[in-house]
Amino acid sequence: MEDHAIPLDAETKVAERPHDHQHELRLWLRLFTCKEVIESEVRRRLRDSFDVTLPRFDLMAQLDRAPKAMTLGELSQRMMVSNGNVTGLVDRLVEQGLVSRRPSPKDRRAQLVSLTAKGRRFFAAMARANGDWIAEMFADLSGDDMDTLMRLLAKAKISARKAIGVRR
Amino acid sequence: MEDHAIPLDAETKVAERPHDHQHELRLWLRLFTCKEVIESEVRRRLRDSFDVTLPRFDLMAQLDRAPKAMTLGELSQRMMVSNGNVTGLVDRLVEQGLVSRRPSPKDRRAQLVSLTAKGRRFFAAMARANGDWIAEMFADLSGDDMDTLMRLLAKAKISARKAIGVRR
DNA sequence: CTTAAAAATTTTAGACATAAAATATTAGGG
DNA sequence: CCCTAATATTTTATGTCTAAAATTTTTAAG
Repeated sequence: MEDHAIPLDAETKVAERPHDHQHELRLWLRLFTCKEVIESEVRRRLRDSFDVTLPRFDLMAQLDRAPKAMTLGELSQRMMVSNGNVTGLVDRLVEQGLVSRRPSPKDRRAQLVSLTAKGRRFFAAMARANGDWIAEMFADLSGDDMDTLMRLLAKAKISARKAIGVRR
Repeated sequence: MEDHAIPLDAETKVAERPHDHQHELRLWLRLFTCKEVIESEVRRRLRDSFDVTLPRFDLMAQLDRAPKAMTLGELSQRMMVSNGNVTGLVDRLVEQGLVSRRPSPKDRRAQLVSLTAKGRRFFAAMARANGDWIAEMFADLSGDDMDTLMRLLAKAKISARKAIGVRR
């Protein structure tokens, strides 16, 4: 493996120890921790208040947002998870009566998935609570803070995608 | 299902605009996506280059950082995961010959875990690659960008912890 | 010393996640 | 029409993760 050159021009702090990447590693750790703190609390509250897991909430959110019923494949794509994963999640949500499955009239390979009336009511309550929780978590950040965070996180995401390469 | 009551008395900010938290929700989504893009690529590279999973890497990182051998309980605390989780991870790492387990001489309930020589060499290689990868992902961010991100993420983390309450 | 509480770990049951193989159906080219 | 490739889903094998129960050992109280 050859040298990985970092733009040293601006950061003497990093320049002192080449090959070290302390700064970037700390940033990565902080990003991760920040996400973890928020996500684990959302998970806990979803479980305590609604007896539901985050993956199920996310799946229902996709269904609620969509204008029409979706196939398992579309769900899998939008949620960015594997097909097999969605199969199991939908199974469990159907058992709970929150989601319904029916064969597609156009394609006998496909299943159409949508929220039941109960599922729709249930999700509306969860979504409201979720919005309040997230706003509460970010309450100390000013509008400027949030704008700056949005911008820099977008920049980081683009930078990472570039590093990942052309795939996707 | 009855109402899910959120304590409004303490949260005037939320009370002012009921049910509209677009800005915060978008920020949360972006934070999540950003972390996901980076993490999934790190996972993929760890698997492709070293045939290792992220949890195993994390566990080895804890052992490498620590000056002495650790008990399973200490590992569990530092990794912030459950006891049962660590048991299984260590089992698999011992199978691979990367980690060793021995009974604690002081407490027959406890097991002392440490990296083997092979594990230490292996981890050093992974850690170097990991540092390079992370630096590569953040390559487009200037030093100022990284400093600002660090500061705002810290602020967000503190804000979230405050919202979570006194527990912990 | 004996007993009860605490601590460290393992086990169990359930959920989630992936990749890869298997199954079923559709669609297109000859 | 027939064969093949692509598509949609399920199944299988493995790994990660938690909460809660069970096990073993230590510690402290009486």
